[in-house]
Amino acid sequence: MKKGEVVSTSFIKEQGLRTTDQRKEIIKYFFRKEGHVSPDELYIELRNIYPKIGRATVYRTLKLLKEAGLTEQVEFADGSRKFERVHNKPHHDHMICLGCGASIEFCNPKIEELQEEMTKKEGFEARKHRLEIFGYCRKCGKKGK
Amino acid sequence: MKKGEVVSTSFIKEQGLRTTDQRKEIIKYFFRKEGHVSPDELYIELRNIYPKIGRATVYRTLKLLKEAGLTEQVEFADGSRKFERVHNKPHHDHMICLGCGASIEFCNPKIEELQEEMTKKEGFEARKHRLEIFGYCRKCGKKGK
DNA sequence: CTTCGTGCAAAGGATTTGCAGCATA
DNA sequence: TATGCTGCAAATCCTTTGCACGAAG
Repeated sequence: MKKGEVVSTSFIKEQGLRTTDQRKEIIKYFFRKEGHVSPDELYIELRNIYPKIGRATVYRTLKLLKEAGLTEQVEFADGSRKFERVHNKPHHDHMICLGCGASIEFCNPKIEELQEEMTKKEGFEARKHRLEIFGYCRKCGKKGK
Repeated sequence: MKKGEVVSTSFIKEQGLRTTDQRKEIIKYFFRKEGHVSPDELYIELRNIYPKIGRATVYRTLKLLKEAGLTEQVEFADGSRKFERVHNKPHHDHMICLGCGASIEFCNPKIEELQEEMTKKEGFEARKHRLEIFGYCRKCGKKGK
């Protein structure tokens, strides 16, 4: 792997796991994607580069990433589950376009604050949260309906 | 069905569908539940009353409810999907306890407002949203970890 | 060399579908 | 009576597992 392309393969070694070509490629392709990726999408795409790669390996590697806290699983309106890169931002929420599937990230500290207020009132100890707004993005909104 | 127990079976007729015993019972049991229900949980429970009821019928009826906008599908931390009654409240969000699975509903108009602000700024036309806070409720927080 | 990771295929779990018989309108 | 709905079982879809071989440390 060239310098500057250093994606998060380091966690593999850190956990005493083996650095294989498959893992490197899966991780590379996963992080190259902007939005949400389904295991199968990733598998199909990787098969072009590694025709012999197995679906199971993709699943297994994504599981590793999840356990390492580098990805999250997100459910969609249609019931499908995809993976999404975990950013270093303290929190990031989503607007998801029902037209083109684009996902716009945003972060609003005031909303975070209000959430904290709500949980305190309930005696609820928050660990993480997820806010998704579904609708139509600028582009799709124009055509929309 | 007795008066006062009138749950939302009316939508069946309204859609030109047939009012069957199974549908009535499934809907009755579904709305009797407070929190989230998985299709299978509902099926198991109903089997006590209607030993001959089929899993498929439960799935089919829940699908009808979903199409009618009376339920929503929610994904959980463990990846399981459950159904949840749609209330008349304009919006309601959730705190979900990772300990006991309890889900506490809340509604904060200020958060709604801020969301609207965010979407406007993006030129995003919001249709619906979902906010889930995961953590530990009052009870579980004490024992927690 | 000694494991661990892979690909394959088979197994699993959840949900859907095809079909013949039965119930509702 | 004419469809629509049901229960069953088979089919699907997505994901995980068991196993023997090949690769990393």
